[in-house]
Amino acid sequence: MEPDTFVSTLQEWIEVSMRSSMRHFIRHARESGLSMSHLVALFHILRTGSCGVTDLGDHLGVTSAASSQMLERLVLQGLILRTEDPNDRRVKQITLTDKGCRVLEEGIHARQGWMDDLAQTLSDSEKETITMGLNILIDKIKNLKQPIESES
Amino acid sequence: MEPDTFVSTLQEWIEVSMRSSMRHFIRHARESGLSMSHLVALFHILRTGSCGVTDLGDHLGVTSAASSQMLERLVLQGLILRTEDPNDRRVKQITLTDKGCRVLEEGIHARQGWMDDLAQTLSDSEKETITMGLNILIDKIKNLKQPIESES
DNA sequence: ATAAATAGTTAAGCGGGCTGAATTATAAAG
DNA sequence: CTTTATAATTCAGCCCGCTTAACTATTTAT
Repeated sequence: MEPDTFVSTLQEWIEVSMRSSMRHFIRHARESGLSMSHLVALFHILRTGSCGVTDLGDHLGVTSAASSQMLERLVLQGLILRTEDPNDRRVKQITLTDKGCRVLEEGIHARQGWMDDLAQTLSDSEKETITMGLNILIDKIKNLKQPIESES
Repeated sequence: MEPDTFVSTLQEWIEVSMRSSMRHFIRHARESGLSMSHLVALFHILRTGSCGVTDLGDHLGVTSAASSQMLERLVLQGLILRTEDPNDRRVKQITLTDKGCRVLEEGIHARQGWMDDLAQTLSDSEKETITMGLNILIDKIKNLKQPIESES
């Protein structure tokens, strides 16, 4: 198979699917009164379960001062909890509140709507072909990401 | 096929691929001194070829004043051109300069790196399966998007 | 020809988000 | 015990992006 065909198809799909996802997601964010930075932060907290202030700042590419200030706003909005780490009382453990979880779930759901619509236009055999292909991709990308994550 | 399997697989793929794309893309944006809004705007101009100030604002979900101000900065940075529409002298035609095109291409290229890495871990038959599936998706999503675009 | 609608710009004001520097509290190293 | 390093916070100051409102220029409708 032509070396370019695969990558360019993948690229086109990413472009078009990201556009769909982002549009709905951004709209939901605006309605919730959250900025993109807030959402990226909340997702990072969701994924890690719990993280420190400086960790989060590093992940977002900002100073710990900026991270601290943003977290303060998120605490005021009742989206996260900031508790002391009993092992090292210098660090704060950042976790999502129930409200924070709910907001994120709504965001994910908003992003999912067009996928349901898309699913309805597909036959079972088409779905099977696509699912098979995507599972390969998901599997491979996870193996690909390990070395990258540890490097950063 | 289970109704949920397809959508949840699709959802997982979108989540993981968006994360990869966004990470590289955002890093490139910061290095170029462009904000997300700038990039979204530039991509919209690239896609439409040429658009008006208010159009762009509507697409971004902001007022025409905000759009105008942002475009002013992009003009100062030499990324776009703002010329008068000869058919209706009230409207301005916004187009990308060569520099603007170049910056976007670099952004796309930054986003594409991990796809090349991914491609190298796949056999030809896997690539074929995936390409087939993605092409179905791309085809269907394009048909799906027409009514949504016209509705907004 | 006049009135109304439309496209874009400008200015004032608000809040977000960032940085660097100073501060406090805790932990680790000498 | 003292020094040094680390985690988080606070503050001042800056720029960005947004809104509303006022304004100019052009087009369309009556």
